[in-house]
Amino acid sequence: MANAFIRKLSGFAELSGDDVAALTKATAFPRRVAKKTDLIREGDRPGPVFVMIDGWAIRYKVLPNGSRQVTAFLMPGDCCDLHIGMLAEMDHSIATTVDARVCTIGRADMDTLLDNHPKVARAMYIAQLTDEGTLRAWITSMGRRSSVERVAHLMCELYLRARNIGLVTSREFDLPISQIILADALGMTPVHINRVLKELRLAGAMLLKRGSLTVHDPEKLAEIAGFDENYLHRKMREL
Amino acid sequence: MANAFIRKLSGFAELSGDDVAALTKATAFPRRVAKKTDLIREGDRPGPVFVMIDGWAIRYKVLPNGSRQVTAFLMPGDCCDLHIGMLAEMDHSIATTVDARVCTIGRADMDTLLDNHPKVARAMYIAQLTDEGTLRAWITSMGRRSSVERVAHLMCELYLRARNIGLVTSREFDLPISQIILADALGMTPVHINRVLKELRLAGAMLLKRGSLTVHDPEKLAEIAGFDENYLHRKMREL
DNA sequence: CGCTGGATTGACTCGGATCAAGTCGAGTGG
DNA sequence: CCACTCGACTTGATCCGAGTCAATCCAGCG
Repeated sequence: MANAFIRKLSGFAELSGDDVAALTKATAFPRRVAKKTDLIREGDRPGPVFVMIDGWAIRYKVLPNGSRQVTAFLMPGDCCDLHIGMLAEMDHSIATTVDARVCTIGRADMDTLLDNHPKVARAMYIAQLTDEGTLRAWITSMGRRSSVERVAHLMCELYLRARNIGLVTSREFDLPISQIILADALGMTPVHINRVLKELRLAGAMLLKRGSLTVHDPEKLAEIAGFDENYLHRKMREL
Repeated sequence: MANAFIRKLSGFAELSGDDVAALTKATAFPRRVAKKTDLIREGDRPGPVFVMIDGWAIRYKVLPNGSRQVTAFLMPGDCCDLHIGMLAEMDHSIATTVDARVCTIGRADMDTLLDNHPKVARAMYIAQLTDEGTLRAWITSMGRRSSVERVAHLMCELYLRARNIGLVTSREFDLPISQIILADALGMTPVHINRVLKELRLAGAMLLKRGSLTVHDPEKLAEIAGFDENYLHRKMREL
């Protein structure tokens, strides 16, 4: 069975057996990383591209006053920016939230991969545009949605992304994200996140318990969120 | 005198005379666009890449309930995503805020440019990573900064970006952005934006009047904002 | 078995939204 | 050249969603 990275890219372009073989080779030797470990820190000089094979991570920034803002969730299959190596230094940090397995792909290998496998390159570029669309959707949530809508919107997104790579079984999937992280992601306090989760639970929409999310009523959740999945770019462009 | 696009890219990589000539050729024939005109709309199928030569534009999304969120300001020299053409449809709209001049670069021309001018390609990729860093800084502002800090932070960013392409004269530059747009950008109401601008004015930090911004005291403004310019990636990577 | 980090709930406060009433200024047409 | 208009800006009064503070509970784990 292909790993999450390959499953994800397959959703963005039709990969040949050869493409899949090259990707399998590039991600053959993941390393283990303990939970709450920084994969890279703000100010570091970027190294190779890395890919989450297993487990979750967050991108985050820390402000002078010590507060933290999470700007993205990386689930299995997600990777950092393709051209990260061109930067002099990182403008944010990335840390695992659980024990994880991560692959690194060196600059040279990545170039070879992109040059020899146009379908793979295409899929990766679409993945990157999707990440950018996700950032814009995030800003939209922060600026113009109420706290309930905001939480519901994020949960909708994570649910769909997890489903797209086959992580959801009977409306449930692993979501190793504490309420504290959620608060730092949505610009709220842990206390208020807790109340909102209770509200969504009582509405019969979803249930987040330690380490996993169950979406009892996807339609209701999407309606509460005002969710439009267009920014996830699952629709293919006919060439 | 080189146009804003070339001035901006020169800040990200050392372009040769040949590189500049190719860019000049590619952006030789801008077209005029009236103010408040959509350059592209959410749901549209993307066309060629386009570049702002003169004038300002905003990226924005509109929610089901009619409210609007601005997710980026495009100033002269800025462009849309390089790989926009791979998407089946746009996930946001882009509109001018003033009369502007805009260039389009067709897919084939763009490919030629990127293949034959690695320095240009490098500069464009760094520009794109900077745009992404800007989105993350934006999220951080929305989530974890007070309204005064938020406004100050945005003004700092715009001031620096404008200065980097030579638009600032004696701490002043054209900023054709209404308080309403500002409100939609920062997730606030126009009323509150107005009060915050007054506060920053009385603090002697800056003055925003119809169409232009004067930063009387850049240090003070940066201090209020808790501004760190690292995400604008002006520092070059020694190869 | 106690320690620690996360989850939960209640009481109180406050930043920014909302509502409402102007004012100002750039066009536009008579 | 002046009156009219419309969009943007300004200011005050009031309200409410979410933050803050403070206990308490709970589960996993060394």
